[in-house]
Amino acid sequence: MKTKTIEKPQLSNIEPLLQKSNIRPTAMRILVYKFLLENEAAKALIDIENHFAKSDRTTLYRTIKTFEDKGIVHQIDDGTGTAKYALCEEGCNCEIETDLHLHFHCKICDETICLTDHKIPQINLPNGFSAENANLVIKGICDKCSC
Amino acid sequence: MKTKTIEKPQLSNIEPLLQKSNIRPTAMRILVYKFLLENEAAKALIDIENHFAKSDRTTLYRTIKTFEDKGIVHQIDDGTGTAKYALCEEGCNCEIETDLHLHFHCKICDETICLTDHKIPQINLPNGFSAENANLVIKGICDKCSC
DNA sequence: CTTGTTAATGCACTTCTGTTGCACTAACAT
DNA sequence: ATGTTAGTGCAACAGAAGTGCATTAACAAG
Repeated sequence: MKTKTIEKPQLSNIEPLLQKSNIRPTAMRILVYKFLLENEAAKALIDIENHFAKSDRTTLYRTIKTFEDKGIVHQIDDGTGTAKYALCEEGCNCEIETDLHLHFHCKICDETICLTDHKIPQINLPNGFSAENANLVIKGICDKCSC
Repeated sequence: MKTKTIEKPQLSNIEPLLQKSNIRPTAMRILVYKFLLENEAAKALIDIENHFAKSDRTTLYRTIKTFEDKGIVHQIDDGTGTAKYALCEEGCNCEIETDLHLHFHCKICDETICLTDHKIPQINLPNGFSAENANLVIKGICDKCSC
């Protein structure tokens, strides 16, 4: 399978990367960013809380909100009822709602991943309807669980 | 635009219709069914609660759950965070997860409707991924709000 | 028509996620 | 070094979803 090689930021580069997006690189923020970077799957707030058991729920909540506001993280609604978050790839335009990549939710491992290279196809709507944004979640079994 | 005429059940036919699906036609259930039938848009539990202010939340909650279990109502996750419910059309196979129609959420009137005639197009997934279900919500402005 | 069983209803309570107010503390520029 | 701004932690709240249990209604069998 031919997969596009995506240049992931190096762990050591997190600090300037945050600064580039006008986010003060506090210790907590660097750790949360690192956590998201190390995980392919999108994470829910509760996952981040569990990983940083010592930290306060609110801080993590606001950290993610900051990341989202500054456009380096996007929220995913995968139908499980709890919001997931994933780092935006380079050049992601999710903040202007035109980056219509789709998401895959595996019913075995219960993880949600971005299929960044797969865009949502054009949909013909009935007369009078105008689309501005779209959310497509495919559910099934992921590559890791299908052997 | 050429719209398919859908035969909606008559209000007077609700009782036998529920019985056909092995649902005891209690007064409450008939009213809830009628409410869903009279609304084009999918309704959240809170909408049903507000409409039947005299009734208990739990009863309405379990009524909808029953409808869902018996396959006459399907749940819609439109990204607003609260689940919406809509009657299944005749021949809807949502319970076996193959009825992949899409949903439209209007950001003006905040209503969600089923676009029953619009199916989700085939998506090519990466190797190793198998799809079983899909959920596509388009957000924008609906016909009623776009004048 | 009565009776017994099963299902539906209503109330109270709990859980989970998301969110805000406020005091305290750390970061950074001057 | 110091003052302002931003980040953190605690508590509390809000909304939706779900459960336990006692009461009541529905319905089939006698």
